Amino acid sequence: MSCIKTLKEKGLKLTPQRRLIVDAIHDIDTNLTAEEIITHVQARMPEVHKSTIYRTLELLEKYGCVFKSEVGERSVYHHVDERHHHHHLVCSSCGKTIECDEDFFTNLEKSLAEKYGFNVDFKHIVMSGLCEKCKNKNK
Amino acid sequence: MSCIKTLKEKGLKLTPQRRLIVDAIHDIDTNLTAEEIITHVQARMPEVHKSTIYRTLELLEKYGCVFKSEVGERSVYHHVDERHHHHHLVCSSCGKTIECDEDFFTNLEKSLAEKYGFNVDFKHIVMSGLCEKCKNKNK
DNA sequence: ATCGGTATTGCACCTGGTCGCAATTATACT
DNA sequence: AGTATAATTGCGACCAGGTGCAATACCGAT
Ligand SMILES: [Mn+2]
Ligand SMILES: [Mn+2]
Ligand SMILES: [Zn+2]
Ligand SMILES: [Zn+2]
Repeated sequence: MSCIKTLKEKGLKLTPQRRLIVDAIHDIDTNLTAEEIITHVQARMPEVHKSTIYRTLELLEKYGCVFKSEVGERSVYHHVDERHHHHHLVCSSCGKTIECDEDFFTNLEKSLAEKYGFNVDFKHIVMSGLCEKCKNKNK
Repeated sequence: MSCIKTLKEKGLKLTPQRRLIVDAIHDIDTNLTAEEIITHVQARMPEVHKSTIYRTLELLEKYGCVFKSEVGERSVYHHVDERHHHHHLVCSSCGKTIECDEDFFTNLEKSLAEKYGFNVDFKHIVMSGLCEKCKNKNK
């Protein structure tokens, strides 16, 4: 429930719309599409406009309560306080999703920082490719 | 000009619209937004519809003539036969772009394949983060 | 409990991109 | 050159997501 606390601390108003959006992110499990959030919210308060929802999600991202990742065209939102940070491998053929530990990226991050002085911002990445089954299926 | 050859080989029709799109990808430099391509094409043939352009781009991507990367919301298209493959580091603060050798990713690819049996599809990635200057600027 | 100022909302409209469909056209065959 | 036909095009409607603005509501001060 730290989302609510964060909003308060930042001096932002606690509207019923915002409470519902925060609820959605807590209630439903991880990796929500914007559409799922909109459905959840409008089920209990139908007049809430999608623009309100997108704006709130943007806010929550800005204050570190939520990650936003692009999966293909769509966006996926992801509540932040989880057991541990992770990324996702999504099979472009069958859609299967594998959780991938973020440790795999620490080397890469380090070498990009060394070579280019660049600090990459790897937060909850979604990578596409082929899972084991699909890889073998196609000969 | 291998794009044209590829289209022919695949038994696809060589329409004037398609020629113009291929021209755009060759004429203007690398990393084109869809908008730039549309402008280029419609400057010489105004009636070409955006849907035609998106469909052709999709085709060219499918047959390996062009890479498509997502930069934030927008898509960027990238002609394939370059000196060498690369990725990009884009500074989220000043917009600077650094070309990054794809070798940095081979370890990661290998370990993801070993651990998860998953073949990631890393083609011309665009990663955001902070460049050296901007990193230091913010204290 | 009321009040005022500011943050937030809903709305209407916009943009990039996708899709189904009927009209058009590139190509292969005669 | 003329024709058949499957591929391609332009169009319009549509989708996710974002924005400016006037109306509203939260919240702290009285
Ligand atoms: Mn996740
Ligand atoms: Mn490039
Ligand atoms: Zn799969
Ligand atoms: Zn920078």
